[in-house]
Amino acid sequence: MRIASWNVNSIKARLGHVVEYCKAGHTDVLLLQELKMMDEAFPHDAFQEIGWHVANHGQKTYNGVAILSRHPITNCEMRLAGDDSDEQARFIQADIEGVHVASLYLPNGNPCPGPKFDYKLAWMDRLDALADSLLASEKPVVLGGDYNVIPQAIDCYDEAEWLGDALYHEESRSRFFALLHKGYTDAFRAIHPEGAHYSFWDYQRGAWQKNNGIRIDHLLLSPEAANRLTNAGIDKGPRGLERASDHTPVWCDLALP
DNA sequence: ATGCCCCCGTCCCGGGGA
Repeated sequence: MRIASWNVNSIKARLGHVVEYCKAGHTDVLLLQELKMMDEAFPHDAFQEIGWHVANHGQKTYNGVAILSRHPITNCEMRLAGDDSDEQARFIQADIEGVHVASLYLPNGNPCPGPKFDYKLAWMDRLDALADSLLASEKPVVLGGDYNVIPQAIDCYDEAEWLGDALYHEESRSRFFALLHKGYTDAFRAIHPEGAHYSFWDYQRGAWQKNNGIRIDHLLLSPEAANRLTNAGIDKGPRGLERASDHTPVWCDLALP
């Protein structure tokens, strides 16, 4: 089973790309972020027509996450526990074919320091607590999404550009690595130890043409999922399309149990 | 230099993204 994650930067602007991606057979499950659309407006018909299942959690203008799947989606839950006052649609989780999958859109956190950075770190602490409880479940778990974290210097084109930025801040990276240290596997890094592979290229300054990118979209696997990991990659194709998202899909393959 | 590009809303600017 292939599971991919893609920050589409508006599902309205990217609907054609996303439907084509599903139809083309590139993946079995597609985790989406930055829908920028209220649930009532979600284009369910477009996915029903191609036989895909959808679970979505959106809000007006900002954020918004979804799980698309060619297999049925069960036990769906929105919201990340730990802060009942958090109204931002950044998290959805469900079970698909015995695998627990989550689509998450971690806060950007800039400017840092500041309240947005504090929110990012608090959000990561809430994710850490969820990661603990999911580990205890001993189920295969895939926590996928836009983490807005550059894990290492090899995950960006030019480290100097990111020093002091919330995406590369020690407080952000240490929380990301805490997830790895407790037993989660960065699927892409496990298959590709070398650097200079990116999942985001800024619209500005010809970043895509110059390959001035960063790797901030990740699929973290629990041990039960990592045991089934056979391959992982970044699909750069969609970034080169007309009216592309600034992110491109990252994916991993899990063998049948 | 907080801009350069892109998306949203009720909309020809400002906020947010990363």
